[in-house]
Amino acid sequence: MSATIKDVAKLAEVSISTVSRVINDSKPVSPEARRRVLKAIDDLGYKPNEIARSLVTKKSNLIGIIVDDIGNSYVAQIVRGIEEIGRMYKYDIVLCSSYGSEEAELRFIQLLMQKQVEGIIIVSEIETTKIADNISKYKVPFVYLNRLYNISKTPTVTIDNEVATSMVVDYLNKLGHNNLLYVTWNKNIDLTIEKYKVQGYTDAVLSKDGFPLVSGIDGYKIDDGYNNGEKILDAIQKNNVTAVFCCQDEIAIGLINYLYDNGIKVPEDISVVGYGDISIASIYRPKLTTVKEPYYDIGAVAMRRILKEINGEIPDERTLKLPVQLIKRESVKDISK
Amino acid sequence: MSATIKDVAKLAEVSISTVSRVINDSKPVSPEARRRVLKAIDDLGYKPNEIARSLVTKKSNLIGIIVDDIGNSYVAQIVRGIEEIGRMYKYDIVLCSSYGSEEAELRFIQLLMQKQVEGIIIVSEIETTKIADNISKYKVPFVYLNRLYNISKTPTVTIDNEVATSMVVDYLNKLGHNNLLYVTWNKNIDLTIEKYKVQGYTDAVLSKDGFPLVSGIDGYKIDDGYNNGEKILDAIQKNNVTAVFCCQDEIAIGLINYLYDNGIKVPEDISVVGYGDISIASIYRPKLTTVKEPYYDIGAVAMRRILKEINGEIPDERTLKLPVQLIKRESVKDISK
DNA sequence: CTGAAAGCGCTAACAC
DNA sequence: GTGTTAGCGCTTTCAG
Repeated sequence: MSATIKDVAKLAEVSISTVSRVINDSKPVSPEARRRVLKAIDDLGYKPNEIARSLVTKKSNLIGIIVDDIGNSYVAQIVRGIEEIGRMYKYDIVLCSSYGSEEAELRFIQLLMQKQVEGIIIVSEIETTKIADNISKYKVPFVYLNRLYNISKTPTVTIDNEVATSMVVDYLNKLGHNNLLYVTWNKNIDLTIEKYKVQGYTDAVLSKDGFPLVSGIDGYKIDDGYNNGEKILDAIQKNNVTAVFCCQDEIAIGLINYLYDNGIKVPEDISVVGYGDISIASIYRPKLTTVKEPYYDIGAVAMRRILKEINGEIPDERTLKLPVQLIKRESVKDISK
Repeated sequence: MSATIKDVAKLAEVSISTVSRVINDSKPVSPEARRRVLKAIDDLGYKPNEIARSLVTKKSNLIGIIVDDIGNSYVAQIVRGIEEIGRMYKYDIVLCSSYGSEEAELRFIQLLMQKQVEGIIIVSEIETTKIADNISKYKVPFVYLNRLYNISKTPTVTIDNEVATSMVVDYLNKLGHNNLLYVTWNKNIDLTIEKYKVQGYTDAVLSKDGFPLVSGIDGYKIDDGYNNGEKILDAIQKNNVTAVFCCQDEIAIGLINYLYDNGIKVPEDISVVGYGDISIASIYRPKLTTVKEPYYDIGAVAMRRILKEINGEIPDERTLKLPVQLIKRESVKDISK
């Protein structure tokens, strides 16, 4: 196999301790000895075995990350943030995809623990408290990211969803849209983040003496937006809605596709706003006006929190809130004049 | 810390070897001893330390994967394929993103070797032979995936690009398109896969007594397609082109965006075909007609090859070719009548 | 400054 | 069947 510390020691005619010392800069070594060791390392192309090192130091320099599906662009962005920050501190990432299976998530937690990861970040889309309970008992630093559900008492990083939705309402009002429709996702609303979003939306509409109209559909994917197009269109027509605000970019895009396929133009005939700012939002035509959830930053901040905890600092807040941003693009028409 | 094999042995009143035997099913153990060990494991919540295990068995059960950017949807699909197959054989993935830096790729190879990964898969978009040379010297199983460049003598998995482009020409001809424009990427063509694609395109057009028109642009991203829109449009008009075939979906989408922004409709005014079938291709409107590069399968097959090699089998072929498929959607108009 | 030695948690001969 | 023991490659006391 490849050279070990012993080989280096022998070649350099020093003890393995000395070799270890020069590798780690852990203790003073005479210039002469260091020179010989360095030369031996170079000659042998020696690279320390991280596995052996981990065994003794108990530091794997590995962070486990369990994602729902890396194929989701927002998930990929989060992972980028995690990795980039991890990289700065010499942490590597081991990636597991659960595809929405709670059982898989549970299994991966265990598997990652066996691999001695020093922290775990979960990017999930399911509703469960089991995961949080389960991982807590291993007392490893972890952060739980879920763009849909609101799992209480779990360290997480998010945005202020209530502020975000009210911001959109204000913007829409300013452009002359007073008959709005909010398309939410028909789940037990107390468990999902929709709770805050609907709240923010409702309050904002009410504060302008408006009439908050909400429509619930059965899902949050592109297909769901498309398949519920008829239902949504119906609500639009019955209520003279001029702008529809979708709780996810995916729904917005599915809806626009439906409208497009049915000869209705966005934003000419109807304005549409999304939520998330997934990567397709800016590529799609019309470019989608939406609320930016800063996925990369969410990942980066999550990783920073893990790192802090690894270093023994107890992070103060359980949930970190990042600033929200409204991205104004092309899917909303100004009808104020 | 958490329980070790010693703790289990003590609690079960057997030796650590016996515990090891029941964990690994490596040798017969009396029912009674097994029962006690199992109980002790359960009581202690014992989970073997994979790091320690790896050190002695020399099996990390880790596959390193270096990607250009996981944010690219096709890359994510490849990774999905890799992970899914790996999972079947208890292999985990450690992910590194190079963002197009050769230096980073080189550094990651070394880093992964130190982590004792049993194989490496690289999903790159740069042109280099250094990587291949470098990794070869570690003699670890590896596969090199590059959708742009044609790195000779490196194990890889791809599709038959020449067949693919000629297939598109045939299809276009059948729908009445005889004045085609192929948009390629303006790089030293001998190094890129465009070599095969242009060849397939040219041969097919020539065989139908056509006049192969090719336009080279400076890049292969969405922006490049957009920014070269004017140039491409110019070529279209000068040559009465009815269908343009882009060497990447990204270019096709950028181009369609440009045309859309300039009031030209696809496919009504001009037909467009892409290459790749990235995930946005089917979401975008009009849905993009394109050549499917089976990314998931490419990842899966790459992983299978690695696994084979780990098991001592010497895979026969250096480059595996997967079947190509033409995905007929909406961006091409039938003008044959 | 340097080497000898213990030991991280586990597997795999090797005896019994 | 089962226990003892020798490492895997490395870090880290502890003497000197």
